Amino acid sequence: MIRQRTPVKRSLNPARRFNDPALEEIWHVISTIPRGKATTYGSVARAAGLPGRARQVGFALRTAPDGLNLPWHRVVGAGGRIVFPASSRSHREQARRLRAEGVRVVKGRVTPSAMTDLEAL
DNA sequence: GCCCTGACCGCCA
DNA sequence: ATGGCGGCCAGGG
Repeated sequence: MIRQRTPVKRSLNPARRFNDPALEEIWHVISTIPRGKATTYGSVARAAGLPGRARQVGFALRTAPDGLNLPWHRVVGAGGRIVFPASSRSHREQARRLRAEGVRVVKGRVTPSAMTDLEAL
């Protein structure tokens, strides 16, 4: 079959990603989120010394090298909300992974008791 | 440099 | 509960 030109955006040069201290820090913080818990993008940003830059956390997650095996599913939106569209593959996958570690997910939201503030660790 | 687009957030109608 | 909006900041065209 004919391979069409991919419409997918080219991501950042991997080599450069590894050299960005902010991204490294964000990835590190995410790696410390305990099993069975979930936290927010904003919390990760603060813990990484980047208050107010929740969006950058999203970017960091999106561009993270697979080899890091980050617990990406433990990062959710404010109020425990899974940010992916409810019908999406990613949404189901995230909910599945969370439940697999005992986190209750109701209507796309992580139960408050499972939420944790990284700064309190 | 300008403009649009986000795995965001919080406020407010 | 829900949608809109401004604020936020980094990438990419």
